[in-house]
Amino acid sequence: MSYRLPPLAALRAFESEARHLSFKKAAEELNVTPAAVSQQIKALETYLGLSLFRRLTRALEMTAQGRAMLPKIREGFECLAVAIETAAKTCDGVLNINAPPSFASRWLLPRLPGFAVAHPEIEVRLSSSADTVDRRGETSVSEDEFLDPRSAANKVVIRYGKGHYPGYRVEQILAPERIPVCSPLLATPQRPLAKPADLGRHVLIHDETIDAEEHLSGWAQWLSSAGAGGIDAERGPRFSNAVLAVEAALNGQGVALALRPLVAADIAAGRLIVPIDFAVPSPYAYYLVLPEAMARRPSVAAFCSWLIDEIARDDRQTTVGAGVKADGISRRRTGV
Amino acid sequence: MSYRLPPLAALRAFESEARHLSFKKAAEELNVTPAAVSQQIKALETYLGLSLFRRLTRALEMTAQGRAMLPKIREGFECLAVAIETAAKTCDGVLNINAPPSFASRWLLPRLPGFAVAHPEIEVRLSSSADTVDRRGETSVSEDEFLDPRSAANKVVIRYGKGHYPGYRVEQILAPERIPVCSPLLATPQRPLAKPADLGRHVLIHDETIDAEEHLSGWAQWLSSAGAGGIDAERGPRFSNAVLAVEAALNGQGVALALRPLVAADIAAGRLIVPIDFAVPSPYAYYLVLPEAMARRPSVAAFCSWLIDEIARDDRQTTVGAGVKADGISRRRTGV
DNA sequence: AGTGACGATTAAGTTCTTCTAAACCGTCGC
DNA sequence: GCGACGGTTTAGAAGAACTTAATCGTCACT
Repeated sequence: MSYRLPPLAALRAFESEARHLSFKKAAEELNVTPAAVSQQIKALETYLGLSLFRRLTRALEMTAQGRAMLPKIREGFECLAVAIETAAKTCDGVLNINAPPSFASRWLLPRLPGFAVAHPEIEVRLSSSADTVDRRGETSVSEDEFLDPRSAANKVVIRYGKGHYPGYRVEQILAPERIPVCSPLLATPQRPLAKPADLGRHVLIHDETIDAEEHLSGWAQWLSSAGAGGIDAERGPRFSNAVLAVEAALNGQGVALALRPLVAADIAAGRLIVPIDFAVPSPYAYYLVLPEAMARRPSVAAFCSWLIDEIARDDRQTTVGAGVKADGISRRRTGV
Repeated sequence: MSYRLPPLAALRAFESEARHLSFKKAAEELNVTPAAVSQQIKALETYLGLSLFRRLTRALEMTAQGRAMLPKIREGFECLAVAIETAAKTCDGVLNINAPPSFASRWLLPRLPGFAVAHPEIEVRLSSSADTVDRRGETSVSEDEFLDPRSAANKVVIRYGKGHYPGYRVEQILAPERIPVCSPLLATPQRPLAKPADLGRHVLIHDETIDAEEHLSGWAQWLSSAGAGGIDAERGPRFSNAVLAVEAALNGQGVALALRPLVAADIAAGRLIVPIDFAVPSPYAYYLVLPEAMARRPSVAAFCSWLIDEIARDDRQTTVGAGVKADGISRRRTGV
């Protein structure tokens, strides 16, 4: 049947070009350079043995042949798009979300009711899988059984890593900083906690999720950035999970290094404080990962835009935090 | 509109696979390895976020989603194929053929009436352009103004070269040998012409078309292959065109080195003889070159199959020639 | 059961297509 | 005339696709 198809990429270029009657605009739409479009069109003309555009000085003009084939090409692409839509549509209704436990419980879960109110028609199923950075921080998400195509459903995953998930649509949603947090009761006149050096006399709580993936442990990094060189960064209790580390801090068991967005609510509520306002950026970030074709499903699109809005709202509130960070840097200087 | 299309190559693989329900057979149809198909399908499944085939042990089974999208995909490809057809159809009726002068006049022209009889509805226009080997024997045919897409017409060109014409459909039609030919009156008892060494006392006619493109001139090559080392290969008249060289030979002006198919008729008619039956293969061949989309136009297809049939008929007649060639090799041994 | 055949998959390496960058060309407007 | 603009061309770089070869899992045959 279709064992002899035209060069499809070139047809796509042709269609775009025909709409704009401009190589430059078509190139923009296709996210390539005009040179690339020019070559595609030329290849198509060679394939057909006839010219599709008459190159005038300022504008382009389609030839009769070009005009003749355009409608069927549009129809063809339309069919293909519909086909994709058809397949994806079979699994609408519920929305499966998978996220690392820390993000799920400390960030997403508290906000989900808001989404449910905005979209009562969508049934959300939230799951969380191991709270690890993707292996080496850059591998694909393909061994991720949650995204396994065999389970046909609308699905979205949130991952903490370097954002390299080939074949999927990837959107960075948070580039978190790490800040020290502890119970407001931890610091006492006897054991103050105001400058990095003070940490030497406090318990450091470790989150092994972060530590495992880097040459330098989280506290070692923070301490060296903060200029507190003399402190043993490795002592203290270790937890295999960020949630546990934060909870230990809430309990007054020491000072934990936490991703700011995951503890923002606790800080606002006064359950946690930031004893030393110095932040180090995390080498990883949170990414929203989903199959390309899912991006246009209504429930998925709704969730994605809701999520992005929520993040934006957070950012607006944390704009204060930017000032805090600058402050932190000056403290660092005095602290050294 | 179509700014977000699925991976089209993968869709094509899917369509083929769905028809055969086998990676192996689909791979054969697409002229790739099963591994390639497997990867394409997997990419499509990742894109969609759902699986298209259930991999059973011996057979494949389509999933509901796969079955759902198949008809529209077929329809889409069908549309695209029709679009191509539509454009190509605008220039039906006449058939433009372009060939090197030597091939056009000595091989094609005498046979064209046969084609006209078989296809009276097709109006043929034959032209010939410079009788040169394509630059360096391997460049593209794109600077060939005859194939320029700007002239919208059914067109086919025949070229003598190495068969490298990217973007076009290429079919080798003749891989000619070069043989010495001369007038039957040339050899006399005083100046015999039976073994390679005898050529030392005869005029060598040169065709510069061939010579220009090779490190060794045609006669130099032939003489060294035939084992006649002591003869000056460069003396004698030179012609810029194979037709002129052959005509000089017909006139009894000397011995020319000619492509066998171009002089076969003259030999059969006794106007030329092959004094020494030793042939060397030409490093180039005749190729039929045409735009991919033209291959399915009725008039073009008719001409191509007629041409191929004619060649095949020649070959059958020249099967005698193969024996002659073996004979030539034995003569070579005696000749040295 | 064990073994071999077969088809599908995976990983790694290579090839080849496709894109970009940078120069060029021709036309228009100033 | 000169610069701006859009399209084309070229070589080279980046990336995608394919191939090879090894592996897996199931079936058929002994």
